[in-house]
Amino acid sequence: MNARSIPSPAEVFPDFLRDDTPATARDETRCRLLRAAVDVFAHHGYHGASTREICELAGANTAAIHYHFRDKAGLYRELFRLPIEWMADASRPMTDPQLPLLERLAHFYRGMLSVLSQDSRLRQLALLHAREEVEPSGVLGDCHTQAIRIHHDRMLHLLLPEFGLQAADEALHGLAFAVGGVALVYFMARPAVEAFAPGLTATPESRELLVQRCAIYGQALIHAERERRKTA
Amino acid sequence: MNARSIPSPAEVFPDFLRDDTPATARDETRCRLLRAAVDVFAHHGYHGASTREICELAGANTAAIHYHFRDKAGLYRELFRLPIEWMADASRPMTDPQLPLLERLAHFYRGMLSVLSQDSRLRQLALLHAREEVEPSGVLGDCHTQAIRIHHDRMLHLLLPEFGLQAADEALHGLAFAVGGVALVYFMARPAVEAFAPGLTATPESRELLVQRCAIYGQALIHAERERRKTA
DNA sequence: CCTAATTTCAAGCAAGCGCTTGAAACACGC
DNA sequence: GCGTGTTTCAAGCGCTTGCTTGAAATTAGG
Repeated sequence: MNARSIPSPAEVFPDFLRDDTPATARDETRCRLLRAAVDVFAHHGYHGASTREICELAGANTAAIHYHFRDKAGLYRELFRLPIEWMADASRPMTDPQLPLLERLAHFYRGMLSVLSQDSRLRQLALLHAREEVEPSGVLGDCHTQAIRIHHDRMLHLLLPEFGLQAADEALHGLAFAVGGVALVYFMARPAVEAFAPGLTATPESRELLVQRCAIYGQALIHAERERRKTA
Repeated sequence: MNARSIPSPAEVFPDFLRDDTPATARDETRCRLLRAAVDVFAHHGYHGASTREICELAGANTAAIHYHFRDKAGLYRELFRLPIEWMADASRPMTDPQLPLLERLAHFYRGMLSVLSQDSRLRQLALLHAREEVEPSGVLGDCHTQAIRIHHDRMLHLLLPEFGLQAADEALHGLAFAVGGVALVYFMARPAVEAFAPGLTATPESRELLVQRCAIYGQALIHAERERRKTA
């Protein structure tokens, strides 16, 4: 919960995701394998991906996977092993209790949507997490739910003072899911979104407008839940 | 858009999903294969599932798949081929324009959540659609987005009169996604939901309470968007 | 009851899979 | 320059995959 306890991406960002790591380090077989693995796993899923395709893309021998990561599952697990907080880093500003509610919500949604919008390896890693949620490969435990847990906990942390609560009851969990769900659809149903309303997420400007609207919606949900508690 | 144009499940429900089809028809190899395929595909995904496991579960020979459906992809496609409206049938009452808004929203959410809650083959088929959205197998075209399209169109149909619009602009699409997203998380992130707040969807009673709260939330989103349009 | 069409079966093929092996290429301290 | 430990390589092993085959079993019509 303490924002300072979460290291910034600049400090600990995994080498294989950074494009500004020294070329010497980036060219190491292990690093090339990790980068290629993100691409191939994100494209075909765990079962659909083949180690041969990964190695071909990485320009490495198939034996390299088993030298560096023991096996295919070990390589896959390595993509999820490193602290997941990085992926939620873009939404860290929402934890600042000084900011007004609407602004904190905007930070929350901007964090979710910014990871998706950019065509980076980080986005593909986020998609991998989404896939694991819907279709667990089985080689991970339930560690992938930590990614959602972080967002969920931050949202609870934001909501609790709004309702004067010390601990979350079930309805508050439901509210947190609802607030997150407002933008989750852009994660989970991207093909549908781009098919029905491609303009929504096309440009950075339209995405920022979307963030602003989502923040208004989130605020409306909180107010509605407050009204519901008053009358109940 | 016309509710009457959508046949009811009782008329056209696919044989392989019904438990009350004549035993003679249900025991046919083709039907047993389809039923087994739903289970195995829903459990392992398209790539992770093997035709041998499907046939073993169906008590059929592996050649039966290729006699009845040509190949694995043909069997998979058959699960998605039949009219998808059935899956949205539970939420059809929301199309009744006579009902008050809150009630129509409740029908919408009840439809989404009821499919998930029951431990039926229909639920697994719904999960298959969700998987295709996040991790397209590649053997289908984009036909699986029709399932979401139906819900989306119905929601637009409900929203348009609320804003006095003839056609949906982009912000209205965004609102439709947001309204749907309030409950989408229970589809797409079931493991997380059950890990963080298992009581939310445990019993029919708690699910109905969830539906009621979602309806209130959806109404709040609509009111918020109306306010936003006024001031903008 | 024979015939012909339909459906099911055991067996196996070619291809791709994850993974292993033993040797070659490399890096580096002395 | 040599010896040692690390990393990469070509080749291929055993296995599972989706799919095929030709024959046996089953069904239906006259």
